[in-house]
Order: sequence, then C-alpha cells, then structure tokens
Amino acid sequence: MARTRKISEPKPARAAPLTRDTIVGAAKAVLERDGYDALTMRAVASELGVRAASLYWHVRDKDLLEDWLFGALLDEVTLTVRGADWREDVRAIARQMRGHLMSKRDMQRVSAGRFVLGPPLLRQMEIILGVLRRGGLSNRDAAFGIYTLLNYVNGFVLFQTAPLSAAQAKGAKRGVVFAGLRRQLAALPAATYPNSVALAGDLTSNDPDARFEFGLDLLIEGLERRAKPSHADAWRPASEGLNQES
Amino acid sequence: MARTRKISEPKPARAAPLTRDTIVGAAKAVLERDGYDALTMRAVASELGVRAASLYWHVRDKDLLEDWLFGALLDEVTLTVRGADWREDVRAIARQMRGHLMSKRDMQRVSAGRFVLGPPLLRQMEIILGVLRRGGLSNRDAAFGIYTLLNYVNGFVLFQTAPLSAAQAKGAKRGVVFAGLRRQLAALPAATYPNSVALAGDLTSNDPDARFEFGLDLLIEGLERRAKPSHADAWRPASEGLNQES
DNA sequence: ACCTGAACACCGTTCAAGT
DNA sequence: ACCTGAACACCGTTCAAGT
Repeated sequence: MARTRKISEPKPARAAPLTRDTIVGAAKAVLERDGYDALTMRAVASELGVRAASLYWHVRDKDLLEDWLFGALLDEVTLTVRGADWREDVRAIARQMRGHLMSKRDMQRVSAGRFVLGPPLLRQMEIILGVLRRGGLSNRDAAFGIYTLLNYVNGFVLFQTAPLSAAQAKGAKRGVVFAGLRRQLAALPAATYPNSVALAGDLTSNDPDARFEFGLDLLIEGLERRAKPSHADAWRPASEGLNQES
Repeated sequence: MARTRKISEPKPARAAPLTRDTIVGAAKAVLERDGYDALTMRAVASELGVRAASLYWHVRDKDLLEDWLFGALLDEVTLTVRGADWREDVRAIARQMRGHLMSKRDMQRVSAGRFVLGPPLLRQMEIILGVLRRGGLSNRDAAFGIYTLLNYVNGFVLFQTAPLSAAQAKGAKRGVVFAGLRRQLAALPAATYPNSVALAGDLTSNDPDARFEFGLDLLIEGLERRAKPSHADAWRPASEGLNQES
C-alpha cells in the first residue's frame, strides 16, 4: 500500500485524505492511548487533524465506527492450532483469544455485546469450527459449541476486567479490593450466610487464570463427551497441572 | 413502611423528600419505560419532580446510582430450589436468573461487567453456594463454579439481547437478521470458508433457549464430575428432551 | 467529492445561593 | 439539611457553506 504523498501540506497533521482505514487506525490509537471513555468522535477526528463533522462523510455514526474497530482489533489475533489433539487446540484457541482480549486496552468494552459477522470474525470462526468438527462434533453441537466458547471467553474477560463496583474501584488495586471483599464476607453473620462465610477465602482468591481454566475445562470436557457416537475411551481426568503452552 | 403524607403540596410531582429508595425506584421506572439509553440523571430527577442537581446530595455519581439499581433489580428475583437433585436445582437457578434478566428491560446492560457484592447478590450467592456444596463440590470448585455460572448466564443474555451489529439491527427483527446472516454465510466461497458454509444453517438457527441449555448442560455435567470423590454412578446422558419446569 | 463552521439538543457534574 | 439556578465542559449529529 505505497501511497504517493504531496510534500507541500499546510497542516502537518493532515497528510492523506480520510479513508475507512485511516479512521479505524485513529480510533485504535485513541483507544489504546486514552481508553474507551475517551473514544469520542472529536478525539478520533483530532487524531487525524480534522474536525468531527468530517468523519460523517465516511461513516454513518459512532456505532458503525465501533463495529469497524471491533473487526480491526479482532483481526490482530492469529489463532494457531497444532492439528493433533483437538481438545488441546480448543484450549489453545480460548487462551489466545483471552490473551488478545486482555492485551488491547478496553477491547472487551468494544466487544461487549457486539457480534459483527465480517471477514475478521469469519476467519476465526472458520478455524474454530474446523477444530470442533475435526473432533467429531455434530453440526448442531459445533455451532452451539462455538457460540458457547466465544460467549465464555468474552464474558469472562468482561467480568474479570470490569470495575467490581463504583464504590470500590475508584483507583483501588484489584488485590486490595479482593482483600476487602474477603473481610466483608468473613464478617457476615454466619447464621444467615453460612456458605459465604465458609467460602470467603475461596471466593476472593483472585486467581483469574485458574478460574478461567476451570470453566474452560468444564466446556471442553462437555464437548468431548458429545464428540463421536458415544464412547469416551480416551478420557483424561482433569488434574491440577494443566498442560501449558506459550 | 407507611409514610405520613402532607396533603398541601405546591407541585403535584413532588410528594416526599428524596431518599435512596425513591431515587432507585425512579431509575427503575425510567429504565423500564424508556430503556437504558434514556437513563440519565435528568430523567431520573424529572421522574421525581426535581432537578438533576438535587440528586447529587443523595448519591455520589451516576455510576453509584447504577450500582444501587443493579442491586434493586437483582433483589426482585427469588431463586427457588427443590432441595432434591442438586443438578436440577442448578439448572433451575440458571433458568430463573436468565428469565429474570430478560424480563427486565435492558437489565443486562446495567449488569454487564457489574459485580456489586451487596445484600442482594449475597442472598443469591448464598443459595447457589448451598446447592453446589450440597452436591459435594469442594470449596474451591464451589467458588469457581458459582463464578462460572453467573458469568455464563450474564454473558449469554448480554450476547443474546445485544444488537448483532450497528449495520444490521437498526430496527430489524431478529428473525430476518438471522435469515440474512444465513444467506451471507451460505454465499461465502466454500474453498476458503468450508465450515462456515457447511454450518450456515446451524449457525443461524436462532433458538436461544436450546443454545442456553446446551452450554448449561456442559457446565452442569462438568460440575457433577467434580462432585464427590470420583465415581459417576448416577450418570444420566444428556438427551434431547430436557426436563421442563415452570 | 470532501471538509469546515456553526449550531442543535443533549450529557454528567459542580457550586454558590436559596430555604 | 436539602434543593435550585446557572453554569462548565463536554457529547453525537446535522447541515448549509465552502473548495
């Protein structure tokens, strides 16, 4: 994409005419630098050396721009599968998606409740569906399975990264918030909240990785059970030591 | 909570002094009548016959008001369990939560990424934890399990009710959106998207109830596997006909 | 065809001032 | 103690007007 560039530009900020790509790029830059709350049409325009009104020649409204942004962010993850054990591939895909979702600032807030079936999502779905079908899932189970997986990863990251409440997370570190919650739970009247008091420690352990793997294990085991006609000969019990891969 | 009421009021809208309860009640009314996008401080104040600035004497900011609203909405569901088969109870609880989440307009947008550990959530967690522990889950598994369940239900409803994209859901019925997606998938080049083309029908079947039960089955089966020492004698294969209950 | 100026109809929030 | 008036610093979006 080499682009001829005129040298004499009055404003240094304005370089090339606006395109969908440059606009999405500016939105990405604003999101990464200033966060979702600062992602305004005026900020995106300013990033391009342009006024907000100019954007509306190229994009219908902000919601559509966020759809584009969603696609662009999604396109930056490349799902890699080994092609050997399909359950390992499902696990690797889920981890890669979660890792990507957490590496891009506020991406989960762009993704929340957004399901734009464009080329970026299609490319990924194609890969995931391939793994599930290779595992021997029926068409229906593969379709339901991919939604469940996408749903799980997105929902997990959304709840993992969200402020735990307006009251607490005013700049408080997540560790101290959990410590506070633990004290709060432990101090409850044990007569009316016996379970919450007993599990105060377990409920506030704050190890999101282990919790992610726990739910992921449930899903993968369930999918495995539905794979192939009936048998579950190669069953491998879920152990503490999960197979790591980078 | 009988409240003495002075009869002579200059403004008919203003009846009683503002309290946390009346403010939350007004927010609930606005949300139910006009939806989340219309839930502004000015609208809540107007519902009370008061100006927006007045609210700030009683609540720090809008985010905290939404925390309160979240609690109030959550408090309106009463989880009922039978106490017989714990897996049935888990299923019933998940269904009740989903039903409640969908019955209150835009509640999932208030709940998304919000986890306010106040009395309303504590009451429900206490019930769910009781069921999981009765099923024989370890403390750790019960804690992880309840997060996974809450996460699943909230994430599912969020993705189920969210507009499928800015491009599509401009007033379009969900059925026709899915039909459009089906055609879009089926029309893809089968060489590069073999799985998406083959599963075009299954991916766009639009039966959220069945999809919800599918994922729920995966979770419940996985929890069951972790219950008690090791055996899975009373295993009941997941059949098409799921046990219904109102 | 593409961008600007200026405006419209809003927001959340603050704060002196009223009672 | 509790509420109002008025403002501040923003929003997304529209549209005539410029080039």
